Amino acid sequence: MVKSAPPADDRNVLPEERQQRILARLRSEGRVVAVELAEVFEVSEDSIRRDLRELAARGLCKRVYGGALLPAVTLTPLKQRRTEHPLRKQALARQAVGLVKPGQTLLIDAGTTNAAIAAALPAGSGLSVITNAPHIAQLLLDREGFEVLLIGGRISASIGGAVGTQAVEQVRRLRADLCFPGACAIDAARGLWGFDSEESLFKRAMIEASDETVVVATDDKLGAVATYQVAELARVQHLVVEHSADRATRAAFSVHGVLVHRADAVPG
Amino acid sequence: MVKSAPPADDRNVLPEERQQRILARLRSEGRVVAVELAEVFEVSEDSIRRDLRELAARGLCKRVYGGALLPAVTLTPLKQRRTEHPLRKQALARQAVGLVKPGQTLLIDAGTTNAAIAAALPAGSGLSVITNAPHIAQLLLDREGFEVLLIGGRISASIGGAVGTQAVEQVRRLRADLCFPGACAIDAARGLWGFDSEESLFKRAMIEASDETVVVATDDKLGAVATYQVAELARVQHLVVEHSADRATRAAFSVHGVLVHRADAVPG
DNA sequence: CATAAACGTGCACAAACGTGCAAATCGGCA
DNA sequence: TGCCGATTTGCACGTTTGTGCACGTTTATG
Repeated sequence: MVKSAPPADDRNVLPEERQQRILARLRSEGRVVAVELAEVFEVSEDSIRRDLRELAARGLCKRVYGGALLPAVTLTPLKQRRTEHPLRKQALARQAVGLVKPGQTLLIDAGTTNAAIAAALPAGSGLSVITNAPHIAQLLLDREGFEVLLIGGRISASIGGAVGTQAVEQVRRLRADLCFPGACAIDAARGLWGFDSEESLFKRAMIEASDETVVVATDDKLGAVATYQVAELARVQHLVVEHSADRATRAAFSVHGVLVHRADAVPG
Repeated sequence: MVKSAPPADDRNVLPEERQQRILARLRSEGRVVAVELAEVFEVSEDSIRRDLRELAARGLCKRVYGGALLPAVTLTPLKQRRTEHPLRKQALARQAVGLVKPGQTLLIDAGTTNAAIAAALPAGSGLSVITNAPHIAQLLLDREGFEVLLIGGRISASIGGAVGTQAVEQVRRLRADLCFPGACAIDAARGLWGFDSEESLFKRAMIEASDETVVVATDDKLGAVATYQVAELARVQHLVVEHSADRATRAAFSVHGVLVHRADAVPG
């Protein structure tokens, strides 16, 4: 028996590990209470509060009296997120657009990175774009020269697009050449993951409706794992990463048969 | 066993969480009663009143004797009056928004006038908005405080929204309190008309899915007739016209049982 | 006008909080 | 092995926040 046993229990875990587990609890239950966490992890409330402070500082939770809740950022400023890393996303988008051939039908998920891709698509190349995000649809309508098909359904404000059953049903009746599911987390061994249950189901439907899948991921998504699995890595043909992406990480995906495309460096 | 109880219950919740749930109840039921809340959350009425006071201070509810209601549907706040949009459409929109009651479900067609209406809607009044226009959906998502349902389908660039068979099918499965079909032309004797075949079919479906219909028309639409009929005038309950609309024209609609609402004069 | 319910305010108390500090643990490095 | 710095942790301190109660006032209703 290994003496440094895998932490099946919640007692005696490393500080960082504890924070991850707190985050997992928060994501699954929607809230955490400081006193309860102190009891579960067998540490003082002070340590729990320190953890919550750090998580809140990274924007991963919202501190409230008595514990923490899911950040309001999850359900608020989508408008803000659009202007987060413009240059990095543009560099990624330019690389991703290189995979698109004239006349193809694309399935584009909601998300800021995907909006950058839509903005970088060449107009007048006979492209058909199917999307569940009103923002992306509007962007393409304004640019003209695209055939746009909108996926309807109830819209999640935090996601910025339709992801419910109705949306999945519509995608099932479609067929695309290429799809761009927004990545929440992608790992060479464990595949593609999402933070939300319905969102992940929708991404899976997208992938199943497309011949090829392109995952475009900023650095923070690489090697991360979220709560809900979207697909095995075998379903992903292309991965577009930033210039700054670790060489070893890129190799890890390559050996699984994924074509890794590296974006140009950004001046910043 | 259930020592660290998940928030399935309404008892033993964090203060801030409780406020969120009160707000959720308010949005779904349109009103909350202080005594009932005190019982449900197992706190004193004093705490409930404090919660309601804070929510009211943030403009999220309206305090009344015995509890709270959704904030009144007020006209557009000053800041929106300063946008660069045409003043005439804003005046129309402000008048149209006066017909909306808290908690209602609205069906809003594509079009610039309707976009002005969406921009003038009060946030946080528990309104559900169904629209076929990505632009309007995006606008409401950015403003927050709305439930948004998107009608999908192939998008016509000239119309700015989905109007095909698929869109009509989705509308048929819905039910709304109020609908705002964009008017191409409206005539007291011949009813509501549109320029495009599919667009007109979609507008008709909207009207059939709604309890009441509000037509908002700029002066140039009044007394005009287009190619495709959308509906008889009997299906239209409200007509919002500009301040400058002819008195005789307004009377012509009134005698057909249509409630005519005249917008305020614009300074221009 | 009478009455009960709902309300606001001030107050006391406990729980939760932040901060500073000392003890404990761990990983390098001579 | 022994020392040093960094990190983590628990404790003590004073402070803030939420809560319920008592009291007097306002509001709705018959």
